[in-house]
Amino acid sequence: MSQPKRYLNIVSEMRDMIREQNIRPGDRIPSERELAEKLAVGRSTIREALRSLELLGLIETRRGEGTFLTDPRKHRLVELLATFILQDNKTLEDVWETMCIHETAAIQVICASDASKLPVWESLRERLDGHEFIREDFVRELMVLSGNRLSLKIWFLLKQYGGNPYDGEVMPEERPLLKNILQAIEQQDAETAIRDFKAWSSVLIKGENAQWQ
Amino acid sequence: MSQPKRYLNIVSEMRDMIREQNIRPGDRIPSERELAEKLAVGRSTIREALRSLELLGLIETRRGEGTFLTDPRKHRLVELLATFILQDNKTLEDVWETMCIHETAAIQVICASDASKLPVWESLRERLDGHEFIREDFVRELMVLSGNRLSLKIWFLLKQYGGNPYDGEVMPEERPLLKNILQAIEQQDAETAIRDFKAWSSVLIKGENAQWQ
DNA sequence: TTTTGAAAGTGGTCTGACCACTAATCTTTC
DNA sequence: GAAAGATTAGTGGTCAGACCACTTTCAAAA
Repeated sequence: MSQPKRYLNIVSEMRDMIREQNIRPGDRIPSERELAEKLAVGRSTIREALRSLELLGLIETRRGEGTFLTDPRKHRLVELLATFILQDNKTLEDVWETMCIHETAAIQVICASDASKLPVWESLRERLDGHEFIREDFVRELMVLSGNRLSLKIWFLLKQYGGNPYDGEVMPEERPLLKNILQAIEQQDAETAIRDFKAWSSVLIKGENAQWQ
Repeated sequence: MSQPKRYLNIVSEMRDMIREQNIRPGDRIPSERELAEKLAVGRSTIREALRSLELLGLIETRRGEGTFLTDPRKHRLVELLATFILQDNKTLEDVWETMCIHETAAIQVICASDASKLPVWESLRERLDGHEFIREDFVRELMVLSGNRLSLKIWFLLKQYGGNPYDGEVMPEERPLLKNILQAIEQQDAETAIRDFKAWSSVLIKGENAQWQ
């Protein structure tokens, strides 16, 4: 390509502009006509760049109002990545195993960090005893507290695709196991926490929890 | 939105057209002017749809020649989202940490399986002594041998996004560490293998390997 | 036969013009 | 003065036409 595509430059320049001017999600970005003048290109070129970003879910356009930056949590990352990562007939085992990889890594990180001393564990214990405590909340809390947002995103994606093994409420029979996990985390005993966690999740994954449901 | 976006319809209609006419990767699709006439819309509308598909890597346009369907395996969604989502340093750390999560999990699985007895380790050791052995080959071999294709795929994508920490050749100084890892794997000593692996990779990630390069 | 170059066709870009819609402003009315 | 309505400016959505840069094709010239 002797001359690089103009609209690709626009995409990069807009990314820089968003960063420099500290435009936050939900904020309005300059109008197409303004951008065209500022970047010294035709409006149609601006539009080609914008439509690409819109299809990616990075921006949102509203006729009569303007163009807005999308909340990063609403990006189509999940759906689009899914079409790439999970395009082949992936066995569910791989999905679950990969989820487990991220979950145990999260526990490992938490046990090795100050997060193990947070009061959140005590409150989790209390919520556990209450009714209507969803299994997924427990695991998600672990993923969030590990502090790795990317890992969390991947975990969400896998959960969405692979069918959520943590669907449903925590049954009374599960509580002792979960409390053991919490205790081990507070004691920064990663080995025990992971062992108990795997024991709990493997029952859920193998569907041996019919008795609980 | 009272009226749905036109260019989104174009995207769907083109997908249908591609399927109906059995257009395969590498084939040429009708010109912009033809599409505009056939779908009864302006050429600029066609272009907005095409640019979206091009940015996703679904089609490839060559000035003077035409527009062509691309190999599905060459999609570039990943790099794009990366430039928007993974801009700050924190996320870059997350990428490396997440890569490490998958790598150590791979070692763990290998040590616990029959893969630890494969002759591939001996051949790896030999290639290690030869010249021009790329670091990435070593890690990729681990990922492949773990047998989790999904984890492997995620690892590939992360490597692509976050800048490859395993770029470059293995330096003579690194060989003892790598051989230790191999030996530990063959002895199914996951703990030692992971510890040595983390020692090796952390040096690479922190850029403390300037001495080696 | 080989070479050349003109022509046709393609994507790349710009301009200007409408349309549909929204939100702010102004005007009218009570 | 306040509320309701009408106006207006600004926005994205779309179209038509015009060039440009480039590639391929093919007929004319050597």
